[in-house]
Amino acid sequence: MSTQREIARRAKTSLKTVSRVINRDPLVNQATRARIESIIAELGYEPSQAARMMRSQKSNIIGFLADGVTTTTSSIDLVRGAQDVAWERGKQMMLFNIERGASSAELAESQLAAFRAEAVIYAAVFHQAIDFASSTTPHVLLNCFDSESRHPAIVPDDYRMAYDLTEIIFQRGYRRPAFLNLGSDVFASGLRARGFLDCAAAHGLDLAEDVHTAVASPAGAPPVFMADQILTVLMGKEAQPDLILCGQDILAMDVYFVLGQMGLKVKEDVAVASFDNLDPIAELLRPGLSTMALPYYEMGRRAMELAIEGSAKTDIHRLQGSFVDRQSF
Amino acid sequence: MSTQREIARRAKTSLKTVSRVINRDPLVNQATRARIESIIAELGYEPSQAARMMRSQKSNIIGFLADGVTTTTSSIDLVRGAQDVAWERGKQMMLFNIERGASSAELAESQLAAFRAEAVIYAAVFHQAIDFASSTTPHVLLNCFDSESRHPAIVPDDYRMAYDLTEIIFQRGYRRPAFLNLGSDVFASGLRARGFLDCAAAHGLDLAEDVHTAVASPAGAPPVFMADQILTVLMGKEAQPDLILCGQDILAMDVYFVLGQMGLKVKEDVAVASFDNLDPIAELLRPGLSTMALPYYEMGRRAMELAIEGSAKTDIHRLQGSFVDRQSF
DNA sequence: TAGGCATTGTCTCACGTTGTCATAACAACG
DNA sequence: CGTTGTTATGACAACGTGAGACAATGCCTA
Repeated sequence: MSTQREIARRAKTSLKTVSRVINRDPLVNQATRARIESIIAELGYEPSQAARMMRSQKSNIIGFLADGVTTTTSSIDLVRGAQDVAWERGKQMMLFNIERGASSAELAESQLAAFRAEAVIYAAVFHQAIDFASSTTPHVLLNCFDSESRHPAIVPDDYRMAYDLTEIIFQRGYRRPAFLNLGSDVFASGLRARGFLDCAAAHGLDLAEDVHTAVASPAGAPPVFMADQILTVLMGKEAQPDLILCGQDILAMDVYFVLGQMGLKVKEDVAVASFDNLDPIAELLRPGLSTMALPYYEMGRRAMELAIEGSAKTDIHRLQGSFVDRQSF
Repeated sequence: MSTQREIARRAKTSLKTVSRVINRDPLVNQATRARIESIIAELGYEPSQAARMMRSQKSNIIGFLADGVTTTTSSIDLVRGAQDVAWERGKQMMLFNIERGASSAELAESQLAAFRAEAVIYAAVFHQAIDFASSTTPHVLLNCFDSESRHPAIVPDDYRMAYDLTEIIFQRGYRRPAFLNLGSDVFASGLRARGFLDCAAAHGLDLAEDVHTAVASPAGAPPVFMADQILTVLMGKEAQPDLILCGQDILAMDVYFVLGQMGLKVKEDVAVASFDNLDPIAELLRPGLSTMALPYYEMGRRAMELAIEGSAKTDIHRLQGSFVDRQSF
């Protein structure tokens, strides 16, 4: 790749004039500008970011630490949202797949320090509380929050999403929903249980007995669904549930099959609702899964906006989900 | 962030000695080295990549242009594989989500030129032929290939994968498989049809009538599965197929539901096989989907290896899949 | 005492870019 | 005519790092 010096030589002009053309300084004669621009186009020249970073002491780089995120289909939208904003604002996003606590996390942080990243977004797979030490570069937490709130955080409003979804369920006439919740290691599960129960209480019902933990996450192993056992018990009762609310779409998928094996039809015999709107599963299930979409894309955007604008506040930003209505209840 | 000058000041030593410590020059006294290193640790100093890039005229950056890839769950492994290798070799990977032909593609290429990327990997969603102009920086094509082979390419060996999978199908005693293939816009579909037919021919069967296009990709819209219509016809015939081979796992998922609605049980009444091993669908389907896993992770790795090593050859590298046996046939 | 070696320092340059300041040519004005 | 302002251009330094050439210091050994 050539340099401004080379261009100046060819255009028989000074280095500075080339620089002016590139930086759109109006103080350049039309003819000179045209001449220089044609040489630039001819050479396919691009100004060196490295040199610009040196000179300006600004990197325009935002780091994105994805803690297992890109291996998990549900949250690629976090990355997409963040990248779209970075793009719009002329920033460069650097993505790292890491495992928290492992050496990959440290290495990524030092790489980002070496590039003089202006901010870092740390994204977790599941909504959770983490203990995140402060650092010289500002950090924004995504889909998680610092237990001592030293950093701004973007999380889904799980309480509200559960409340709203439950409200829709009641509005449609269901009265005996059972909630197959996520494991208690996921922070969202507690919030959702409260949202579910509060909404039920507002309708004069106590459903405390109807919340079940349906997902176990053994260390180092894939999560295990317990839909099978739970549904066997529930559907054997006299007062069968009329709707199964699932903590995530892949659990709902499992529920579809378990119900099928029991000879029960989704919606006709028992309705199903869920959280995630996971592409392509929610769409592909038959009947299509009516589910509360998590605002991952928007969360990614907001995180990047905060990272770029450098909010000094350490607020927790809770984003709303949106209900995607299909045919499962 | 501090500089080497600052460290030298604090350590009451010269700039040169600090530089020697950082660049592991052995000609430094143990005590001095320890003193300087402790100051480096204390300040959390990292040498500026920008300055290093300037000085060394090496960026250590490899670009990764993901043409819709990160929005598609099946091929995140391409990214993971590439990033793991970059990581291992001390390179920095820069990821861009682009749309080919759109301005995003041009912008990404100029960003990469600005960072003086040493090579660029271009990854496509589906195995396809594309017309890719040559450029100053070397490009490696991933999951696609240049119609004029000006660049090395990494693709899955679709012919072989189809042949091998069909062989397993015959070995297990199936004799009337029907192939619900991908659309003809996907290069893989032709290769797989040939692999399927060649293997059948080796077993003395002509199955040309049993290959069906089951996926339509209208421009700008999500793909449409035609499993419904095709299966209605096929299963109504006298000579019903004994196995449905699907072009991808999400099509297989659709097939599961269509069969269910017809009152047919997967494996008992009709077996199902597929390509992809898409997480988490293949695992979650009941019965678990036996499928030919595409070697995406390994492809990502190989692409990055080629990008780093700078192979001058423009070969097409075909990688083998591996059969994941579950319970669907 | 001289020579050898280990350690550290000084000085200089180069990488590509851009901000500051200076210079040149020329027009407008009193 | 001299002064001021405008437009166009150029010279130079500095960002942080790394490397070469070479000198200086101190300690050890012959």
